[in-house]
Amino acid sequence: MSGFKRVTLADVASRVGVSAITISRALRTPEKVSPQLREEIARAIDELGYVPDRAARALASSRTDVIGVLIPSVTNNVFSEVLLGIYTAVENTPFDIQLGNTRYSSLKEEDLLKVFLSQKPAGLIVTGIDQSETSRALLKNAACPVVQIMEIDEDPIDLMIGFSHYEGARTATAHLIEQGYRRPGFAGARMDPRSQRRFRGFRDVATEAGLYAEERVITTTAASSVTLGAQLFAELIERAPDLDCVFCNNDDLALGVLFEAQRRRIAVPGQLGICGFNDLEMMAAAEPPITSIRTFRHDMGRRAVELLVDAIAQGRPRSGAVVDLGFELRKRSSTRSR
Amino acid sequence: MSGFKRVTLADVASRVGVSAITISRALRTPEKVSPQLREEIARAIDELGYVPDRAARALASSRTDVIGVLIPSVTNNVFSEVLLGIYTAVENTPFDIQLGNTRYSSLKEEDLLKVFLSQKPAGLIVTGIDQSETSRALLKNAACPVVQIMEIDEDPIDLMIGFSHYEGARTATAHLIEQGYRRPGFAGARMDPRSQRRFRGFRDVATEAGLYAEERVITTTAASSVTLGAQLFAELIERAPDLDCVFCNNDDLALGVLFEAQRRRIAVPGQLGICGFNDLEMMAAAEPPITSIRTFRHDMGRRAVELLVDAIAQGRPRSGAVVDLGFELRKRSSTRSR
DNA sequence: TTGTAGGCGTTATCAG
DNA sequence: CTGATAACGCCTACAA
Repeated sequence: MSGFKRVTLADVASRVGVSAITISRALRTPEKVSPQLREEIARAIDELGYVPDRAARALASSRTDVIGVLIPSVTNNVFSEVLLGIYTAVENTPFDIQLGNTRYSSLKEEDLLKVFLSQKPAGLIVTGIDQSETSRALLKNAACPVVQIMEIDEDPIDLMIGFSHYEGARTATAHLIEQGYRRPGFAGARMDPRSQRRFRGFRDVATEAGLYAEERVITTTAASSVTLGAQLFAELIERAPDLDCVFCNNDDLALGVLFEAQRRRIAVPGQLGICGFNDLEMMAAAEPPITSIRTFRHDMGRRAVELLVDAIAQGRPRSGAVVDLGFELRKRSSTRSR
Repeated sequence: MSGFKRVTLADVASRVGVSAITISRALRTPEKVSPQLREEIARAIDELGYVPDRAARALASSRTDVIGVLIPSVTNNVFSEVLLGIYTAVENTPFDIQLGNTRYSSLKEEDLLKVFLSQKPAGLIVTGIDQSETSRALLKNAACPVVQIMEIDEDPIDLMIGFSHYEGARTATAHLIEQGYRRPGFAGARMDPRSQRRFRGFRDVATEAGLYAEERVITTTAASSVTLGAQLFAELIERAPDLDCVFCNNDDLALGVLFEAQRRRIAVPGQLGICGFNDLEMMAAAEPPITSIRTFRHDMGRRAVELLVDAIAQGRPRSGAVVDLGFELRKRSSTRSR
C-alpha cells in the first residue's frame, strides 16, 4: 500500500487518453468539459483511487482551501460550541479548518495571523474586535475575506457576526432589578474585552437605577470556572453581606455561586438572585434552574462559515456586512424574588 | 502589502550572494552551514521578511509539518482538554495541528483518515482502539508514526497513551460498594466503545458482589448532558425506587443526577450516592462535591505529541510503546453513606 | 561546506 | 472544448 507511487493527474489522463489539464478541469470546472468525457474521467478517478495533491495545487494556484480560525480558548465551552458550528458548516464545502489558539493574547494572535497568512488561506475567522494595530492592518490587507465573530460594532474589518455583550448585560441587569432585587452585585472572571463590555452593561444599568455599589463588584483575570465562581461569591458576600443578587460574567461562575450559596444555606432565589451569561445547557438543568442570557454560538460558527464561503465564491473581499445574532433573556427560577 | 511578490529562497540567496539551497540548509540543517554565513543569512531573512512556503516544501519533499488529530467530538469537555494539551505541546515544535471531528462514527473517521493521509502528515493522533478494519490497515501502513489516545490495550497500531476505562469503572464501583451502598445503579449516555467498557467494569464488580440488577441500569445513545443526567435519573428512580447509588458514565450525567435528586428531596449522599467519571473541574465545586474518577486529559494530549515528535525525529515508525497514564479515585462527599 | 540540475503534481496562459 | 508549455518555491541527488 505505502511505497506505491502516488496516483497523479497524469496517470488518470493517460488512462482516459486525454491530457492532464483536462482532468484538472473536469475536477474544478466540470462545465468546461464535455459530459461524456466527464463521466469517463469520473470512472477513471474512481478506479485508480486518485486523490488530488493539495500541496501541488496550492503551489500552482497560490491559493488553498484552508479557512483559518483564531479563537482565544479551546476549552471554554462557549468557543467549543462556536467551533462545532464551524466544523459542521465546513463539512459540505471543499474547505478545511486550520485552528489557532490565541490564549486571549493579541500578541499571540498576531503571530498566528502571520503564519496563517503566509499559507494564503481562502478565508479567515477571528474572534472579537480587539485586534492589535498590526493585526488589524494585516487583516485589512489580507487577500481573502475575513469574518470577525462574537461581537458587533460599526467598524468591521470585513464581515462580522455576533451580538452586543454590552446590551446583553444591560438586559440581564435590568431583569434583576425588575424582579425586585435592590443590591445587585457583579462577579467577573478572565475580564477580556468582552467581559469588560458586559461589566459596563451591568454598571450602567445599575447606576441609572441608583443601585450601583463598587463593593458589590468582584473581578479577576483568572480563567473562569465553577470553583472560581464559588470562591468569588464567598469573598463577595463577606465583603458585602447585604448583596441580594449577582450577575455573573458567565455560566461557570453562576453555577459556582449557586453551589456556594447552597453551602452557606442562602436561599436562591429568595435571599439571592443569580443570573449567568451564555445559557450553557446545564443552566436549565440546575436546581433551581438558573436565569441566563442565551447566545447563539452554534449558529454563529455556522453562519460565519457561510458568510465566508459566499464571499470567497463571489471573490468579493471587504463587504462590511454586520450580522447581529442578538441574544435572549432566559428567565428561570434563580431570579424570582417575589 | 498584498500584491507584492512573495519573498522566496532565491531572493534571500541573491541578497546574501549564495545559492538558494544554502539558505534552505541554513534553515533546516544549520549545522551544515558555516556559522558566519548562517548569521548573514539569518539577518537577510529578517530584513526581507522571508516566510517559507509550506506548499512548496511539501511538494518538493513529500512531507509536511502537519500532525493530524482525529477526535470524536469538539464540544465534549473531555476531548477539549486533551486538545488543549495537544495545542500546548505543539507550540514549541515546528508542527501544525489538523483537526478532524469524527462525531463518533468510524465511517467518518475512515473518510477523514484518507483525506489526512493524502496530505502526507508528519504524524497522526487518533482516538481509541475501535477503528474500522480499513482504518486500521491504513494506519498500519501509514508512512508516519501514529498515536492512539484515550485507551490502552495489548495491540497498539504504533504508539498508544491512555488508561483503562474498564479498570476505572471497576474502581468506582468497588468504592460505592465499600461505602456501604447495596443497590448500585448505572447511568450511561452516548455508549461509545469507551462507555461500554466502563459499563462492563461496573457490571462485573457489581455482579461479583452479588449486587447487580438490570433494572438499575439505564443507558442511551444520546449525547451526554446535565439535562440528560437528570432525565435518566428520573426514569431510573421510578423504575427502581430501591436504588441507593448511581455510577455515571461521566460527570455531566452525575451533575444532572445530583440536581434531579435535589429536586426530589433525595438526600445525597445519605439516600443516594453519586459517582461520576473524568473528574471535570466542577465536580469538586458542587454541593455536595461529587466523587469521580480523575483522568489526565491534558497530560494525555501533551504526551501524545511528545511521543509523536520523538518518533518523527528518530524516523522510527511502529514502536509499539504503550503508556498507561492511569486514573485516580477522588472520594468526595457524594459517596459517604456512613 | 557549497553548488547544479532536475523534478514534485498542479494550474495559468495561450493556442488550436 | 481540449492541449502544449511553462511556471509555482522548494528539496533530493549528485558533484565539486
